[in-house]
Amino acid sequence: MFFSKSFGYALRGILYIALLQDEQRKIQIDEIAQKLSVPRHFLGKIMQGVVKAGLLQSTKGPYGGFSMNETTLTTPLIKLVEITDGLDQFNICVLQLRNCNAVNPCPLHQEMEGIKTKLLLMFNQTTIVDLLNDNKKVFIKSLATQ
Amino acid sequence: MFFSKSFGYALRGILYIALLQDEQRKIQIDEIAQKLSVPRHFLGKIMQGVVKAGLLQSTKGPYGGFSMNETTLTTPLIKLVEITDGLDQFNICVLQLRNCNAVNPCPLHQEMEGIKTKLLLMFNQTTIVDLLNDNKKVFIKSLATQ
DNA sequence: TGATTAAAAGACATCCGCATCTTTTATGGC
DNA sequence: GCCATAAAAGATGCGGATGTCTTTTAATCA
Ligand code: FES
Ligand code: FES
Repeated sequence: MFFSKSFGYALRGILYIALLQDEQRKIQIDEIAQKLSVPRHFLGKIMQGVVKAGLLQSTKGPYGGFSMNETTLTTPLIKLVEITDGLDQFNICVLQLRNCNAVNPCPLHQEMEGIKTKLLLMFNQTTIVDLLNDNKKVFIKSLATQ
Repeated sequence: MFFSKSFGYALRGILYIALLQDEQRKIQIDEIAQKLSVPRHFLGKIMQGVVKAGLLQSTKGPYGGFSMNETTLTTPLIKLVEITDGLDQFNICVLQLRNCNAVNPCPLHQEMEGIKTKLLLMFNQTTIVDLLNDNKKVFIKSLATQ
């Protein structure tokens, strides 16, 4: 609901990496894809975009893989939406009128705006670290599509 | 945002027909598509589905076209979503996990559920007639994509 | 019945999200 | 420098949403 598979896969990938980061090793795309039960090459593409946007670090070659950087944990979810889906979607009228704004609102504009605002507020305030909890083993397992 | 073009076009089509219904004539797809600035044949397909679902009436031949029936005005918007987009989307986990429910909730489940509930409540309670107002001329004009 | 009109139905075309596979580039160890 | 490893990058395929065009079916009127 609301967002693409790319967004869901990317978030789970980041969470998986964050949960294992204390092991002081790079996490490889093969491992992530397998543990999350997500298509490997497709996840590769997605993580590539996340790295390019600066949310994660990656290195090629032996012992290479993905790892967090100083910004990863404090990144708000809306930033990830921007990377995977873009933010244009938040300005589309539910009636598909050209302009969605309060000046020429469609009959549903105000109600939709209320819901949109609530969603945006939550995605602006919630960061990666907010989604992590102590029960890591269970949580990692639960990240798999299963 | 949230819904397909089909949903937006269908809703505008229905609203246009409803606004002109007092003229006691059938409204043709050509006129609707032109007034809404929406692709004619594509709108035809969409309206076909709306008729098949029983939300509107249509007749072929001279003086034929689309018209309301006794259920049109009191139809809740969620019914139209069901016709154009389906309701499956409301059961998809934002992390793309297989099952979205309170038993095995993902870290975002509860927050998403709150927003989803608000949206569903609004779409269940709002009917076509709720979207019509007195300023018809302005409103009809505003239905065009423009 | 025959002509006209307008929706229904179906055949295509296009684009994008999703996915797979292959080739290239960068890194580390020897 | 050479080899092995792993991400980056590119080519290709599939399916569904979107959009166009043509053919068929049904209704009205003369
Ligand atoms: S104008 Fe339609 S949702 Fe904003
Ligand atoms: S379990 Fe993820 S949104 Fe419900």
